[in-house]
Amino acid sequence: MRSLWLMKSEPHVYSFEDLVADGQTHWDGVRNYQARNMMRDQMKVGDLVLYYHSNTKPPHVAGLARVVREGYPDHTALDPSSKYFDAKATEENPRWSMVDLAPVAACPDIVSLEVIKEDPAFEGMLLIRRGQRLSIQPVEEHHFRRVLMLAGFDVDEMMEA
DNA sequence: GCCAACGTTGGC
DNA sequence: GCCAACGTTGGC
Repeated sequence: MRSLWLMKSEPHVYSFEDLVADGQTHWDGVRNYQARNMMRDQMKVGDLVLYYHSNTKPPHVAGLARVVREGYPDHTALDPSSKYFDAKATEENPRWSMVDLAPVAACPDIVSLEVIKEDPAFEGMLLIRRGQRLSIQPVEEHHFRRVLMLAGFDVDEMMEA
């Protein structure tokens, strides 16, 4: 059973366009246990991901991506020269995990946070829950499909991707 | 730049 | 185990 996700990235750090240019990336630098646990334990190859641009105007879903490698150690935690270095991480217990992502398609139309907030169909979505800051979130299928629809995708075609 | 909401750290 | 202090997220 495939799961559906939303992952946040600040576009000035790493945008969906960057992902398209790179073809694939490892989602390093996550230093939150809840988010780590989802990558380590739940995300599977083939899971679809809404790629969300945070800290930009307006905040928005920019594209659709796919998990292409399941959870494995985030090596940046062991690298003293990395800004994600964690002194408590070791080879035996790397502490942090990451997955690999590849782009599926850029949204024909971006879907802004404002639109999501104003649409009653998104009631209950984690993204718009007060105080919710997780950079990786599970997304219910009806919410996921509606984002794809608002983005101008052929929903069924994308869900097959 | 502000600040609310959280998560983490570390002294006790 | 408590909780104050501090750091981060991320919309506004």
